[in-house]
Amino acid sequence: MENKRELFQSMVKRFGLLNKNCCMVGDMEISLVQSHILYEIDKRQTPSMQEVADALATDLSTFSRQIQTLIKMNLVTKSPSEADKRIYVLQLTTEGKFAATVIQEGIETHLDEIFSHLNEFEREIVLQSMQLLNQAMAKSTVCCKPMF
Amino acid sequence: MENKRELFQSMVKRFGLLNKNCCMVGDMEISLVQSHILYEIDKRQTPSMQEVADALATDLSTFSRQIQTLIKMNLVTKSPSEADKRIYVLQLTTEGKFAATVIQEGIETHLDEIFSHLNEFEREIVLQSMQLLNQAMAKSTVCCKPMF
DNA sequence: AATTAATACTTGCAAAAATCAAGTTTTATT
DNA sequence: AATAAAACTTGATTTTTGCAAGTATTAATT
Repeated sequence: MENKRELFQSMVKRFGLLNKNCCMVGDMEISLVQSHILYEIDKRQTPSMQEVADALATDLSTFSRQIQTLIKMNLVTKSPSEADKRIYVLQLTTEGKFAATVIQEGIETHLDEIFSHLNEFEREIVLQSMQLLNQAMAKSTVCCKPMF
Repeated sequence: MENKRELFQSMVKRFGLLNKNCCMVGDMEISLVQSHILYEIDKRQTPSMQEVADALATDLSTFSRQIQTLIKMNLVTKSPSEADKRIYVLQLTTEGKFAATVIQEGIETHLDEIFSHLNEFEREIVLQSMQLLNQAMAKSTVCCKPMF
């Protein structure tokens, strides 16, 4: 098999489907993008809007509105930065942190299930390979300029 | 590193970015979804609408309109099936086939560039790993029901 | 110190995409 | 024959997205 694109595409599609309907937390419906935003905020310590928008490669205007709805949902807070008044700093609420955790656990469970179809050796090698691949992508000139 | 989700997510995001602005063929702007449709039609022999819509996990009504614009762009033809008159059969026009090829080559070039940051051994192992992973996903119960 | 330029963000508008419900035509089932 | 199901289309609505323009604040330039 020499068709890399095919490999990538079906993997990406499958991961997307896995993510798709993952995001019911209690009685709250959380969309795919929203789950990504929660994830990125959780990963960082009080990031700015820009920071997260960049990480997600989303237009800031789009992101601004997405944050607005997350605030309405009581999952995120946005407070003006002390140091620089242009900047707003994002944080998860308790509810938001909870949601992020539930989603994270759900996805990890799914991924574990997938990896359970591999033996110990394969599992190891696949994980290492993905890291290698990510590093290679990070080095690439054609790939992913707007990423950290 | 034990965070599989992180690995997947950044890989998926990067591949998405790579795909994103890949799709100028001559003076024709081809969107990401459109390139996926061309790809799926190209891969199959005269598929039905359903077949491709399923492969892309898209709603048939959305897909119907997408095909309409591809027909207007002269990239795809849609002809009624002989066997079953409910079914329409899709095919790439010469222009569509050309576009699909150009896009495919562009993406393969990008992927090759990425893989060039790995040595021969790593390259081999990464490709094999991706195949393993795809197979594991295909076996999974949680992943990807609508995929063949 | 004053202007100019740049950064961080919001809002309006318009285009693209997705979803839901209803309708048509043809084939399968009972 | 009658009913149900499948494959598709269209209409109406909503969601998502991106661009352009605007505001407020900070940094750079002269």
